[in-house]
Amino acid sequence: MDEGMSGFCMRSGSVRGKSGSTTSSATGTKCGRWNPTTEQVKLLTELFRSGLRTPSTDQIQKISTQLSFYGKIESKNVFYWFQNHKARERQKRRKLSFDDKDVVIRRQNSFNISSQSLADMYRVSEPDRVIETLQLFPINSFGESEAENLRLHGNEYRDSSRMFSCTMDEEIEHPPLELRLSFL
Amino acid sequence: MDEGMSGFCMRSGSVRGKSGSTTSSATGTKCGRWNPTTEQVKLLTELFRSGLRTPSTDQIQKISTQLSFYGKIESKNVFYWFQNHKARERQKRRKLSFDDKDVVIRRQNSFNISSQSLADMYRVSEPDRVIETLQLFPINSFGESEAENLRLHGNEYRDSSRMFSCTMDEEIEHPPLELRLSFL
DNA sequence: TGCATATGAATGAACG
DNA sequence: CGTTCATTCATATGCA
Repeated sequence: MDEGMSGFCMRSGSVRGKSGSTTSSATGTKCGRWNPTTEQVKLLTELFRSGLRTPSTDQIQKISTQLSFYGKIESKNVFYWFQNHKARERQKRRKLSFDDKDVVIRRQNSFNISSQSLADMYRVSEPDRVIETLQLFPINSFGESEAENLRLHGNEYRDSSRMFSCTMDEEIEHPPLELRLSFL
Repeated sequence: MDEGMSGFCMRSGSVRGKSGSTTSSATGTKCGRWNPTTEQVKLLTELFRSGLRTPSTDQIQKISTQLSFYGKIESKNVFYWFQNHKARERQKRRKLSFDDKDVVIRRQNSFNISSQSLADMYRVSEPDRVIETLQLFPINSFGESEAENLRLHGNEYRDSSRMFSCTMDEEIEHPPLELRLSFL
């Protein structure tokens, strides 16, 4: 399919069981995917925590350039990182909600304890406004981060039963980083 | 891990129990989103490489019908495939492919992509002619060969050079396909 | 050593 | 059409 990408991670055509690929030949084709350094991750995380969710092309460029100081990195890595990070946060949240519902539905256990401890990890501190130094970002690119999914999908094709996306900013507990993100 | 319960088989009509278990049948049928077989991808890619970018409804229909030979597929899948493939090829150029390694030097003129190609990128004019050509492609045994010929008939010619991507380049090396695009 | 999990990468689907 | 979302695939990593 797409010729793109650095190496050649064949995305097996599946069908006939995707089992095919797995294991065995760890030979030759090594996809050598980007492996972020701790500094890079810290920076990216900080940016994310600060409210950046969908960096613009320019921002991606700049971030990438900056991060390249800490190690090899490409713009697409930054792009994917934010894409994944955002998606997974959403996913986790959804999963949690689901779990709650699941518990209720199954009535398995009359009280849902775990939700508390888990909620702790993702504790919603508050609308935690972005760090000062980040204000250099173009305002418009921030817009969506706050109220991004209030949309409802009602489509001709796929009627996805996405459930409630009663989201909003929930911030991961912010560690006292010394990072200054002013380079952007 | 993720339970596969997320995929719903919402095909108009019957809805199987969501239990699904996502087991792929012999034909690789799987509830949820379309998962193209390698043959399907090969054909689609070949068509794309041949210059087809925005197939008409008719063409989509035909392509879909043909591809259904290799596995479950719907017209919309073909439609989406072309849209995505086209969009991503561009996106790759415009966003993810910048390599910030040693491209510190921004020569404005030297590497300036011809305004020509840029104009092409944003051109929204007439649909591809290639389709016509492909349609008329006879069911000869000659088959595959170089689709370069076809390209000549098409107008979509904007295979501009890569920007700064150095590390992650691949080539549209046309594999010895035995594809027959004749069905169109 | 083998599985479980985290995450980079890719892509089908869909929105605006 | 450009973007964004959701899901999946593949691999690196951690753990028992």
